[in-house]
This record gives sequence, C-alpha cells and structure tokens, in this order.
Amino acid sequence: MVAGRPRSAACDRAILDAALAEYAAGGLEGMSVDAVAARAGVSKATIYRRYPSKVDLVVAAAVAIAGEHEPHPDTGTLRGDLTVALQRLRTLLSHPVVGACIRMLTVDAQHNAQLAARHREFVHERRAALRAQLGRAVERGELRTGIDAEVAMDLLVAPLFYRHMVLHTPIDDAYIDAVVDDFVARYGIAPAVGARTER
Amino acid sequence: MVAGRPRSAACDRAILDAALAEYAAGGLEGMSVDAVAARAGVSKATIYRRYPSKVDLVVAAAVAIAGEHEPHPDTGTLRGDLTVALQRLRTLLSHPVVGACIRMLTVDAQHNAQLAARHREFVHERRAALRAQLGRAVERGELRTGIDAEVAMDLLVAPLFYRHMVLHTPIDDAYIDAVVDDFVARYGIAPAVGARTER
Amino acid sequence: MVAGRPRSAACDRAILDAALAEYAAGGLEGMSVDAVAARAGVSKATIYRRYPSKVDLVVAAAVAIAGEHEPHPDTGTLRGDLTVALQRLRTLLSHPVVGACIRMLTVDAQHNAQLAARHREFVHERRAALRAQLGRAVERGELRTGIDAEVAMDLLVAPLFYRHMVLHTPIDDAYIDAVVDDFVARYGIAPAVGARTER
Amino acid sequence: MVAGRPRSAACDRAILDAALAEYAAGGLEGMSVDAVAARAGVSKATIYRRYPSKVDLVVAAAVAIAGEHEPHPDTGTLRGDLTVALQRLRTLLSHPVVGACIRMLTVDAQHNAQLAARHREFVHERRAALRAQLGRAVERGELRTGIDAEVAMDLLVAPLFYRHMVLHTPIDDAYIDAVVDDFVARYGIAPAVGARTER
DNA sequence: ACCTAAGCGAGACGGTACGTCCCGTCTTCTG
DNA sequence: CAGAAGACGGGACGTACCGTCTCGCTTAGGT
Repeated sequence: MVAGRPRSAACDRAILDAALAEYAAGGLEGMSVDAVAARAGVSKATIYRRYPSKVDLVVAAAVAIAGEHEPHPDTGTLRGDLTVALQRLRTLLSHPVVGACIRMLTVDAQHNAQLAARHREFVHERRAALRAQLGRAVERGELRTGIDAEVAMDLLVAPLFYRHMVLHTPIDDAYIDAVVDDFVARYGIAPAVGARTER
Repeated sequence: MVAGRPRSAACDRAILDAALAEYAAGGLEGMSVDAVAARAGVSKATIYRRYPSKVDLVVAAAVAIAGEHEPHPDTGTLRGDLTVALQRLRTLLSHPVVGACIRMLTVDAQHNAQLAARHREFVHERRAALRAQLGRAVERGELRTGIDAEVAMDLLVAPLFYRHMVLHTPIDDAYIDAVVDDFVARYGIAPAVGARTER
Repeated sequence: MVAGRPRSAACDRAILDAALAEYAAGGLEGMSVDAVAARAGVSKATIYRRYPSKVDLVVAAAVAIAGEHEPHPDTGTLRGDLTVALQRLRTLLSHPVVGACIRMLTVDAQHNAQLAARHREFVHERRAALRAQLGRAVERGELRTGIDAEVAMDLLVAPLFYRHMVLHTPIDDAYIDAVVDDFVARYGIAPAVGARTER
Repeated sequence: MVAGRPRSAACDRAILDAALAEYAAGGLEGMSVDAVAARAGVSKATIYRRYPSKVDLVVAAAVAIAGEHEPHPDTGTLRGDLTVALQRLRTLLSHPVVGACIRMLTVDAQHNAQLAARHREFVHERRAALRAQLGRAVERGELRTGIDAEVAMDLLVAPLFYRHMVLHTPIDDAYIDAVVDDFVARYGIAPAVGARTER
C-alpha cells in the first residue's frame, strides 16, 4: 500500500527539463532553483521534495540522460567493439549537461558519500561492460591472454576522460581511432595489424 | 612614488595559503571569502584590496603552487625520463591540497573563462616540458619517428589523471611502471623490449 | 437524502481536542494545521472538510470549551455568590489549556475579526450572568442601588485577569476573599460589614 | 574598543518606523519582513542583524515608543496622583502598537524566558513607581494605613488592563475617574469624600 | 446483498514568507 | 595610508505551513 497522492510524472519531467535548460544556460553557479521552478511551472517545494539540494537536482537531470544507455552491441571484431564503446563514451562526455555533470561528480564525490557511491556505481557498471568485451575478444583470439584488464581499460578510456576533463578538448573520430589503433597494436594478435595502424 | 604603508608580505602569504586550503576543501562554490579571511587571520577588505574577486583570489593561489615546479632532470634514458615525469605528476596529484585543486579546476574552468585560461596555461607549460623529453628520446634513437606526440603524451599522463579524478584510486609505483612499459613497448625501439613488458 | 458515509464523531472530538492543545501551546500563529492533524491522528483533509480555515477550527474549539459552563448557583448571600463566581473564574484561568487559550484569544482577537466576535460573545455571556447576580443582590437589599454595574463588575473580575495575564501570578483563596471583601465594603449594605473587611 | 563599522542610526530609525507602519497596516500576521525592509529601504539582513525574529522587531518598535516614559509628577493630592498615573497607563495601552505589544507579551512571555524577563522588568518598574505614590499618600494622611499595597494596586490598574485586553473597550476619562473614586472611597481618609464620589 | 456516495489517511502541489548565508562594497577606528 | 572589524544591499538558499488536490481504501445507507 503506497498511500497518498503519487508524485506527478508531469512534474518529474518538467523539473528535469527545466533544470537541464537552466543549467545549460548558466552553469551550476549561474542557475537558481527559483528559476528552475518558474520555468517548470512548479513550486520550489515540489523540487525540494524530490531533490534535497540544487546539486542533487542537476545530477538527477544528468542521470536521466545517461540512464538511457543500451548494452554495447557485439560487432564481431575487437576494433569494432572498442570503437563503438569509445564513441559512446565520447557522446556522453560531449553532452553539454551530462559531460559537465561527470566533471562535477568527480569533485563532489570527494566530499559527499552519497554522491561518491552513485559515482562509483556508474563507473563500475561501465567498466564491467568493457571488461566483458575484452573477455570476448580474448575468447575470439583477437587479444593476447595474460594482460592486466584494469590497466588495459585505463589505457583505452583514460585518454578520453583526460581530454574531456583536463584539456577541455573536443574528441573527434580520428582521436578515437588513434587510441584504438594503439591499443590493438599493443595487445592485439596478428590479423589485427592492418591499414590504419601506421597512421 | 607609492606613499603610505606598504602591503604586508605576511598577509600576502597567509591569504594565499588560506585560500588554497579552503578551495581544496570545498571548491569555488563551497568556499567563502569570509572563511578565507578568518583562516588567514586577515580582514576581508585586505583580501579585496589585492584581488578584485573570489575567482581572482583562487587563480592567484593556484599560480602560487604551480610556480614552484622545477624542470625535469634528464636521466639519459627514455624509461628513466618518463618514470620521473610520471612520479612527479603522481606526487602533485597525491598532494592533499594540490590534488583537490586540480580536481576542482576541471569543474570551475568550465564556467569561468579566467580560470580556464589560467588552467590551460599551466597544462601547456607541463606538456611542453614532456614534449621536449619525447623529442630528446627521438634524437637518441629510443623512440620511433613519425608518432603523434599529442596522442602519445595523452597515453602517458591520462591514466594517472583518470585514476586520480575518476577512479579515486591511489597510484603506486607498479602502476607507473606498467604505463611506462606499455608506452615503451608500443613506441620504443628494439633495445627497450625487456623484462617488465609482460607484466 | 444524504447518502454516503457519515462523518465520524470520534474525529470531531479528536480534532477539537488536538486543536485546543495546539492552540494553547502556541497560539494562532504558533500552531499548524499539520500538527493538529498529527496529534489528532487524523488527515488534514478531514479537518478542512469540517472547518474552512485554521481560524474556523480554533473558533470551533473555543466554542467547545465555553459550551460546558453551568449557571452559577444562587448561594443566598452576596458574598457567597461572588466568591463562587470568582472561584469558578479562577478555575477556568488556572486550567493549563483553557487558561492559555484565554490568553491567546486576547492577542489573536486583535487582528482577527472572526475571533474577536467569538471572544466578545463569550465575554458578554459571562458578564450577563454576573450582572444578573448583582441584580439579585440589589433586590435582596445586600447591594446599594444606583451603582454602575459595568464598573462594579470590572472591579470584581479584573484583578483575576490581571494576575493571570499580566503578573502571571497564581490566584489563591485569600486573594479572592480580599477582592470580594473590598467589593462588599464599598458597595454592600450594613450587615455585610464584618470580620474580614479590615484584612 | 568597539571595532568595526557602527550600526547606522538612520537604519535603526528607518526600520522601526517602517515596522510600525507595516504593523499598523496589517498586524503581525499581515506584515512581512520583506515589506518592512522594502519600505525602510534596507536589506533584510540589516533587520535580522538587529532583531532575531519578526516578533522581536515589533516588540522593539513598541519599546521604542513606550521607553519614553517620565517619572510620574507629584500633584500633591492622592486623587491627582492616581488620575495622572492611570491616564498615562491608558495612553500606553491605547497606542495602536504599544497596546498590541503589551497583549502579545502576555502570550510570548509564557514560552520565552528572555521576553518574560523583559516583561517582568517593565511591570516591576511601573509597580514600584505606583507603590511609592501610595506610600506618599499614606504619609500625607490621605490613605489609611495597614492596607495591602499589592491588592490595592491591582484594584487600581487591573480594570484598565481588563478593558484593554479582555473587553477591547476604549478607556475614557470617566472610567478612570470612576476607578479612582472607588479606590479613594474605599481606602481614603475623610476629607477625600467629595463631589465626584457618587458619580 | 449489493451499490454507491461520501468519509478517510496519506501525502503531493502552488504559493508565500521565513530566517540564513555569502558576495563585494562601505565606513569607522587603530597602529 | 594599511589593516581589523564589521555593517550594508542584494539575492539565492532551503524550510515551514496554508489550503487545495488527488489517490486508494473503508463504511454506512438506500435500492
């Protein structure tokens, strides 16, 4: 029995949409909860009933987008799998709101246990998916055995995070290709040595 | 002719130290100028007389840290150079204050042009030093020619930043060795193929 | 034809009791309908179904108390009548809830026409009863004729209210005796001059 | 050494004036601190720096007016002294703000130790002055000896408080005369029996 | 015996005000 | 003059509560 009037889905939606718009317009500091409430046509209390603070609101908005992630397709080749995986990561990082939220999470997770747990959860989920892909590649004989999966994954995804968070540089297809090429050249098995490797 | 009492150097110092500590603890949004003043044992006016805004204060504090870096020593070997460079980076990231500030910058630089510019400047400076090291290695015949230095540098430093900012994992010597090994195995020339590669 | 489930008398009672208690504790401004609902173990809607506003609720609660008063007994002597009347008033003022509500009413009636009307009604009712007692005393020849009943009544009851509301002093039997003695000494006729007058 | 910028007397004044105006317009419930701030041309923080709550603000405004009380003059006769004293009390009670505050104090003093102390202080001060007047009357032979001063004072002032707080009736000169006449008739010595007594 | 109108608990909702915090500016006094 | 102390205007924050509403369940009374 879930007594009481249920939360309005329309409000849920309006709040997240408004939060995204306001955040995109002014950033965390430049936005105000009052403005979000006004834009959503919603009372401030209705927002605070859902999210205990402004940061939680923005994080929730980001999660709403990031949550729409589907399992990575199995393209059949190591290079294909990795390229798709990194392109998806790039898409996430490039999103004006999601990307910013990922940055914020790295900071806020330091001081907030709840956020830290959430953050860790996201990261673990994503890394598990990537780890599985590498496992499949080993089974297919495309990847050498005995490699340290943790370090290997770092070498794949770290450059994208680095560009996103430290360099603030856009990540194009060529960059992803270069990272994948390097990875395959280092850890791949014979047939993978192909045209793009020398690039 | 600058008549009147000169500004106190002790205040300069106290303000920057306090600003650093407060910034590390709470980021740009989480810190307050009042708290900095209190921690420094200084009046708020004394801060605003020096820095026109909170952001300027943080920028100045960051400059104070970054200014203390010495040029990397030339150990004579590629592996040695890279190991020293990454160990220094690790030291920086591990520093309770500096490390936190680096994380904060990734967020605050997004919405603040002034901080972004300063941040970019620091990064460029560091990368130029690393680029020079790689150049020396090419000249010594330890590194293949024709590699994309930008991507190569990313592969070296990105894992450390990734561990620091995303995974929040401490970075030990073994990890640095693994990253350097991978790099040398991929880009190095013959003699570098040695014992630790399979690790 | 009033189909449907009838209103619960238990709720009626619980609401009024809770409202009284909350009102006594914090007055009109200091009480909240939510608190009343919680204390009564009742839903807010159940309250608003009965009373259109917080003020109406408080008014109803006050009526519930005032309705319980019985006519003063006729003791046969002026002194007896007055002593009983004042002792009853003392009992009312001393009641932890009723007394507090009387205090609250004096404040809230100032800014709320509805409460003011209700308050006035109560007072008039009580004063009418007292006026009748004085009338009987005149007829019995215990009280001088031609006195201003309004002022006379004030002299009798005002000291008790004053102690209750201004001085916050408990009212003992001796105080009531003193007030009655003074009144009888001033307005009474010969036979009333007795032992206690000089006290 | 009272370091720092002193509080602005202009603000003090503007705040109290605005508070009085707003209070007169809408009462305690109908006024808002924001409105007071706007009317005073002052920041809300400037108000809260002085008064911890809205009620304290109104009380302070009342005190500002009531505080201007001078010692009662010695008219030379008992009747004159008492009449002046009650007229002054009437003036205080009749003031739209001061009168309301006196009512509120009876409630708030119940739950707030600080206010209770303040209230007691005021009352004691006033009663001491009145007690001194009665003492002078005894010395002059206008008042009987051996009377209970506390009860006597109650009989004098209680009717005014009663009319103010319970009856909400305006107090005219005739009422004051009646109260004084009654008091003098009851406690006075022979020569005081005069023209106005039968009124 | 069922059906139906209403009561009821729970709690979401829009709105309004509260009291707090902090920024960047200012004013005053002391060294 | 620098510096400390701190008041000031402005504006956002997060909370509390009013009176309304929307759920799903319960409960009598009328057919």
